[in-house]
Amino acid sequence: MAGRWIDPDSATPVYRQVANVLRDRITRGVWQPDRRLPSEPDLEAEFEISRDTVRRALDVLRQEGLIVTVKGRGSFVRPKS
Amino acid sequence: MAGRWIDPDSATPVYRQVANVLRDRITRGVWQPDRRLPSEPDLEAEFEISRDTVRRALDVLRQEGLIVTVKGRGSFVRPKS
DNA sequence: TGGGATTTGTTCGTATGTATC
DNA sequence: TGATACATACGAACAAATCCC
Repeated sequence: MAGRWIDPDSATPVYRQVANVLRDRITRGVWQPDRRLPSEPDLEAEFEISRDTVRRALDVLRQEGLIVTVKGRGSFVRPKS
Repeated sequence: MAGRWIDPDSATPVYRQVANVLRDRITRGVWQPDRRLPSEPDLEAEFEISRDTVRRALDVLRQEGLIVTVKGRGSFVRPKS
């Protein structure tokens, strides 16, 4: 298993599926601007995936400009600014 | 493309071509003993190849005793000892 | 002030699946 | 068939920034 939303057998890579779920939470406002995302270990636990895959998913959102990440602090929903 | 030195259409496999380039840097002293090589991601970027191919190239040099690799640290030009 | 815990960053190790030649 | 090459995924070790008591 890999969490409620993930299908490991899908043609869509797991990291993209995870990115989709997280993106949804941001665009729907579940996670407001400036809010800290769950830590990488927390996301590993929630989706039952490895850190590698978590980080790939976060990479996608970072590329899209939806989040910003700070070493030692965490990832945050990008403020409107 | 696959970097300045690599010809993907050559009869010589890409990983061997890369190994040749790296070996040259070592034997010519561009990279001195004990010096850390560029990381695998860096080599992926430089030669525009996958990690798999980078690692095959490094395998060749390791077999030849030209480098040693340490988990979590990197690969190093083998010291004279 | 110090030190441990938390968190992200970097790096190599291993395995699997797909595609191509 | 086997060798090559890429992408994905999980593990593990080490490093650095931050946080907290």
